[in-house]
Amino acid sequence: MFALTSRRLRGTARRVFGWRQLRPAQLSAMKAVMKGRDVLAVMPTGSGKSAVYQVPAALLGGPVVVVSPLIALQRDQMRSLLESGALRAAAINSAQRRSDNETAWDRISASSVDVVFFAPEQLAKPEVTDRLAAVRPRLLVVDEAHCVSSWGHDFRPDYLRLRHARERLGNPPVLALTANAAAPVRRDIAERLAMTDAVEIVAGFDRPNIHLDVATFQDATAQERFVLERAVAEEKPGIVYAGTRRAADNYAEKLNGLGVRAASYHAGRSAAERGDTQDRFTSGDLDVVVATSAFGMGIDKANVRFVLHASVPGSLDAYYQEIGRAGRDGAPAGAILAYRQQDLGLQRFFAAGAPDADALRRVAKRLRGEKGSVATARLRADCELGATALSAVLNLLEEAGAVRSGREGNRFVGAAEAGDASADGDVEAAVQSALAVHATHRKLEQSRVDMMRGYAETTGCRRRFLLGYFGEQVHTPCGACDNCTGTVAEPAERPGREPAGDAGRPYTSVGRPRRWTRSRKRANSSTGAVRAAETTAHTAAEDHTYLPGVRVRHDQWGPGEVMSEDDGKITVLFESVGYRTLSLAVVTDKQLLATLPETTG
DNA sequence: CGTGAGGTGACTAGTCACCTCACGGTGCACTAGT
Repeated sequence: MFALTSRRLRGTARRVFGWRQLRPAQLSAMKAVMKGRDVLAVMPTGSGKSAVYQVPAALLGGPVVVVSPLIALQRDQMRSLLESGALRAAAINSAQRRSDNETAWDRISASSVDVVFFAPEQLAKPEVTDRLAAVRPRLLVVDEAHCVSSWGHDFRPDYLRLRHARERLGNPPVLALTANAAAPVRRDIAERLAMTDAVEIVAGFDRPNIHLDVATFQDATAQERFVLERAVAEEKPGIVYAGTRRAADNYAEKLNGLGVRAASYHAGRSAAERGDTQDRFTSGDLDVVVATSAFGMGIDKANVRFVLHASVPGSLDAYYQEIGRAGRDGAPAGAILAYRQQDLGLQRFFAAGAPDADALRRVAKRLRGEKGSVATARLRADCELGATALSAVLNLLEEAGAVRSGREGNRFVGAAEAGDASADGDVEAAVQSALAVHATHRKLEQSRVDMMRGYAETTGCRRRFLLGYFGEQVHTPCGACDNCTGTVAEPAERPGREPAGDAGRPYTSVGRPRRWTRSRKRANSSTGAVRAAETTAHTAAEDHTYLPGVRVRHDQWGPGEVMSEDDGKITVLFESVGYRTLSLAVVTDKQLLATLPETTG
């Protein structure tokens, strides 16, 4: 039966799309999709993520709903589907004329569309999901699924409400796709989308052709000079990432003065300017784009030779995402970070936002005063909140267990533990729990900044640090970072031990156990990761007590999970406080961590 | 949290030291006005 599915998928890929073969990770993901399973696929860019839903879309006999974060991205995908003629696609969004949206709806209702694109904000509207539910979508695809975790908590809260949309669509299976998601991000995605018993497919994270470099500065002027010099000297084309719009404009101007064809790209530029810059970069008209984090998603340019960070980003997730835009052609490329400790301040500031306590209180009060449910539109009007602000508030109240959202609307359920059972007491208890939930998110965000700092300041192999963060263990130095190649004072080398049968690879990695899925075996068997844990001696964790994946408990910080081991230190992701790096010697000596039995499901 | 713009006072005619304050990243959808 499996063989039959594989043959069908391969046949469709060849016949409909003209793809002569499918990669193992693609095929396993597609097979799981065809079986109606929830699937979380983490696959590098350029490995054909879109194919994972496109091939099934040709076979499922009903529309596939694709959630995509940017309208521009949706357009690109529509265009390429249109050009190939393989699938019938449509999109509904605010950038189209109303009449175009209606035409698209007509086609959807007439079952003459295979793939429909939406932003999460569209799916937050009941009128949209009701209309869509009538045609019984077969699959809900969440593209760039890391956005669920990175944007959903504050910036685009409707990402966290997609599971309600899923429910209203009749609970179709979910396929979450991303190029890059560390353990807490994967967990967040699975939880937020209410994925059950998900098949997780994680292809390897490493991009061995990208050389990792960090240059450290005390002085802002020296840092700027370095950025300009490197941007001039490096082989083109390249991307420079700046921390602010102003810095991006400033660098672009100075690079132009130095004879580099450069332009800046950020959200302060008009849509026309941004489109123009992107086109010129893609076509080779520009050597360098100097950008904020706005630039990159949907940029499919294979020959980017360097990604230079003029200022440190806020997390290794973001950093990895951004440097991943270099060297997609497989040829050597550079990831250079111009690091100054003070720059972390900006990222700490970004990670420090506080929720609107007053809005929380208004919404909690309104819901507490109602016996049944209150529709979201009604709530918006009564509490005088915009759609985004209300989504953010509802997310927090829901996560705090005080509010439940469903088909009929939103209902107050919480504050069961409130000592004071009065309405005011209930509302206040709900607000306080919601604020506590938010504080936990903040701590995680801040600890992600700390991990970024750890990368910038490590004296060990940077690739080991980076991949360890994503749950891949690297046992030998990579030989392709500044610390390994000795361009920095002390290359912290220690003898690596090559595991048997893997001499061809510069390192080995192990898929980390994932406790929120029971399909671990299947998932791991299809990863690019190499199983080597049993055969490879661990230099620091000789007793194997604190290997990555082990569940632990700290007296003060509560439960957590070991993420990585490096140089006599372990990094643990605690549920309440985020990442913490601890000295293994101290942990052992003071018995700081109790190990817990692993939980599944 | 860190930075830069702009103001103030000191002490002498324009420069310096110091202080306060505002600002800083991602996009969707929707509305009002040309």
